[in-house]
Amino acid sequence: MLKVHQCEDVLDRVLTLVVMLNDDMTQGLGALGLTSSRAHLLWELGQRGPVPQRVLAAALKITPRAVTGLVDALVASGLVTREPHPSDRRAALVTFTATGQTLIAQLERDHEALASALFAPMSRAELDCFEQWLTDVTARLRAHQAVTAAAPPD
Amino acid sequence: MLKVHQCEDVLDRVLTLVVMLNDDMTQGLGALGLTSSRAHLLWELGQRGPVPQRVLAAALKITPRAVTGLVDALVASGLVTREPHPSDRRAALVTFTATGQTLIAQLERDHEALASALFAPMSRAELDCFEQWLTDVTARLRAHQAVTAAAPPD
DNA sequence: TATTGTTATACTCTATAACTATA
DNA sequence: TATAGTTATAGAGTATAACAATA
Repeated sequence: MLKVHQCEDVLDRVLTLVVMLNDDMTQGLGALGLTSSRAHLLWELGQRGPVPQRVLAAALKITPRAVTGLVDALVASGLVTREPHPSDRRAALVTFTATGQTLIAQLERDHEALASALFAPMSRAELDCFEQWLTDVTARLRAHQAVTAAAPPD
Repeated sequence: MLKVHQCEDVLDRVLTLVVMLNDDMTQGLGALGLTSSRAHLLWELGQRGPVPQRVLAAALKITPRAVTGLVDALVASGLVTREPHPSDRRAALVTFTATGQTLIAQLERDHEALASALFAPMSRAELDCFEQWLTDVTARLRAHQAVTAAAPPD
């Protein structure tokens, strides 16, 4: 059992890394003329192909109204279009333009490059150790959330 | 050397954990009636004691104007006050109220509780392994940032 | 009646620029 | 002249609520 201050040190180091990672990714997206939210939408679209906006709302965990705003901005940038849904005239299929295709391919290359830069040098032993840590911490975080949700704070 | 897809899997698992961690913290703050930005300001204030707003702007890496807005909101909530600076009549010292003191103490307890829940069960060996991983990845991220900043994307 | 996406409105966070009061 | 903090203005992201068109 680690002491509380040791645990807090670890948490703070993790949060520092999270901030660095976020800054790095945000800066990379900014160089491509994208905000985080718009890039996230494009990413989900890249995973799914043309989909109606409600699918993106669910994937991004935002309201349909917020999706409208993001898609409007991406249409204005020429990255996606709203195409008619073949069987549901209420819905629009958000679809990449050629420019959008090029950009999502770049995003995927950047994602690979970042992942490789960070993790390719890991040894098999390090990977095993880290994956164990990740599994343990994820499980503990889930348990912690269950506890705090059940016991309302004072 | 790990393969690219293995690296991407690790990155995605890390990012999933980051999202979970962020959701947990955001939810905890919401239960206390705080947004992330306001809580971050209170946290920095708790580390420093009464300080002028420019110190908070530097700590939070936001503009002085943005600090004005956050402090306005915290004053309206009765958590801080603007007190006159003893030697510089241009500046205001942002200072906790009694309510604010109580709240920052709660934030500190929550921080400890989260840190302990996540990391207290780690063994000495796991801690050593994880700290090595953290050091390595942080260094690689710094190197990666230096490279991408030097070579502008196509 | 339920669903898809919109218009209308509002709040939070952030930024730049111009300005006041003070140093 | 420089600094601390403000007003003014703007943009991005998000939310709820009311509504249109369609299912």
